[in-house]
Amino acid sequence: MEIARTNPGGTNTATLTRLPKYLAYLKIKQKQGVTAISSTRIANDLRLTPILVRKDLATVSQAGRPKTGYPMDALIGDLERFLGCENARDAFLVGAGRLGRALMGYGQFQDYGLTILAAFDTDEALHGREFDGKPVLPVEKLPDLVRRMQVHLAILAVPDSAAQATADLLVQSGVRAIWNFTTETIAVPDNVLVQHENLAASLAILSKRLAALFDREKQGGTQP
Amino acid sequence: MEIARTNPGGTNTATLTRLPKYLAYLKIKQKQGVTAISSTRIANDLRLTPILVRKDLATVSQAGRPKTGYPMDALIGDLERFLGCENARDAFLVGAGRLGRALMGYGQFQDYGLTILAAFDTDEALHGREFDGKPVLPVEKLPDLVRRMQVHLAILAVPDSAAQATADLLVQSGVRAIWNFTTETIAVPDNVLVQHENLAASLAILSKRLAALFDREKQGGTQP
DNA sequence: ATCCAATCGATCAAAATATATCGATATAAA
DNA sequence: TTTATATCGATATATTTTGATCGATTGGAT
Repeated sequence: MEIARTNPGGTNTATLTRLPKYLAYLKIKQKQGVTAISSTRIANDLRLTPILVRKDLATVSQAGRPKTGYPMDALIGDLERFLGCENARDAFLVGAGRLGRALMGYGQFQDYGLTILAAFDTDEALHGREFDGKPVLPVEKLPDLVRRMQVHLAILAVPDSAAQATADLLVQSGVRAIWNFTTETIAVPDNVLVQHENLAASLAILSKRLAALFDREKQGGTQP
Repeated sequence: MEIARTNPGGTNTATLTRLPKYLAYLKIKQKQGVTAISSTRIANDLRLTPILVRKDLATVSQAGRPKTGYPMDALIGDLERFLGCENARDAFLVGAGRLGRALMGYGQFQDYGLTILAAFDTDEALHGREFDGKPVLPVEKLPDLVRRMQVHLAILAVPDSAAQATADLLVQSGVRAIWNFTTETIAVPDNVLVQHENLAASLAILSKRLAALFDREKQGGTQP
C-alpha cells in the first residue's frame, strides 16, 4: 500500500495562504489607480521576496510580462477566478451568539466564494431574526435543510460545551467539512474534514515575535 | 552585511502553532483522569505523527520518559509556562463592535497569557459599558493609557475604513504589536509588528481540502 | 533478578518551502 | 534602429520542516 502524501497538480498550502493576501493588496493598489505592478513592489509592501511572489502568482496567472510586471486587472481577475470559482461554497452557520454574528458580518467571506445561507441556534429568542440578511433558524431544522440544500460546509460557532454534540448532528446530517471556531477539539469520521480556527495559535506566534523584537532591541541597541 | 534569516534558539513557527493545540488536548485528557500519555496517543487523536509530537514537545519539556510517555501534570506545566509566562501580555482592544465583543468573550485568551484590559470605541453609546468585565472607553483616552500602563499589544477590530488611521494612532501612542482583525493591510514602521488575522486564508485552505476530498471520492470510489 | 514490550530522543533521510542565478523578452531611451 | 534596463519565468540551490530508523531506558511481567 502506498501513501499519497504529496499534492500533485495542486497548489501548496503555503502559497494558498498568501493568495488572499495578494488579492486584498492588489485591490487596494487598483483603487489607487495602479494599472501594472511588479513582483518587487508587491514583495516590498508585503514583506516577502520577489521570487516567492512570482512563484505564487505563477500558480494562478500567466499574465506577468517582462519590464512591466503584472497588468493589474488581469492579475486580479485570475486571482478572483481561482479563489472564487475554485472555492465557491454555500455554508450554514451554527451558533448565532456574539462570535457567530461577528462571522455573519465578516464581509470578506463573500469575496472569497463563501456564502453563509443561514444561521441556526437553540435560542428561541433569536429565531426569525436576521443578521446581515441571514436568518436565524431553529437547530431542529438543520438536518433537513442540509440534506435538501446539499450544503457540505458548516461553520461551528456554538459554545464549547455544545461543540461535539453539534458536530455529531452536522455529520449525521451529511455535512462534509466543519470549520470549527470553538476551542474544543472535535472528533469526526475519517470522511469528514475539520479545520480548527485556532486564535490561540496566532496569539502564540505574535507573542513570540514580540518577545524576539524586545530581545533584539535590548541586545543590539535599537535596530540590528 | 549579513542577513539574519534564521531563528537561533527559537521555536519554529509551525511548532508554535501546534503547542496550544497540545495544551488544549492535554487538559481534556487530564480532566478525564489520564496521568501519563504517549506521543503515539497524542498523535493519533490530533492526526499527527508521533515523531512530530515528540519533536514539538521536546522544545518545551524534558519530562518524557521511556515506556510511560509524558507525565500529564509536568507536561501541561511546561506547556503553560512556555505559552503563558513566555508570552504573558496585557492588551488593549480597539473597536467594540460585534467582532470586538466576540473577542472579549473568547475565553481561551486568558489561558494563553493574554489579558484584554479594556476596549476602546468611538461610539459614545458604548462608553462606560462592560463586556465580560472589560470596560469600553473613549478612543481619546487610548494614547495616554497606552503610555501610562505600558501596554505594547493592541487588537485592532475597528471597521476597515478606520483601520489605517487607528493603527497610526496606536503606533504614535507607543504600541509595538498590532493584531489586525480588519481585512485591510495596514502600514506601520519597521519597529512595529503587525499580525494580520486572515480568515480568508483559512477559508481558502479548507475549500481546497474539501475540493480534494470530493475529487478523491469521485475517482477512487469511496476511500483510497 | 531477568526478560520483554513500550517509549523516548538522537541521528539520518525525505519532502516541502523558500531563495538565488540566469537567460529571455518587452519597453523605453539614445 | 540599436542599446540599456527592468522584469518575468525556468532551473538550480539552500533552508526549513517533517518523517524514518535505531539504540537507550524505563516499568512491569515472569
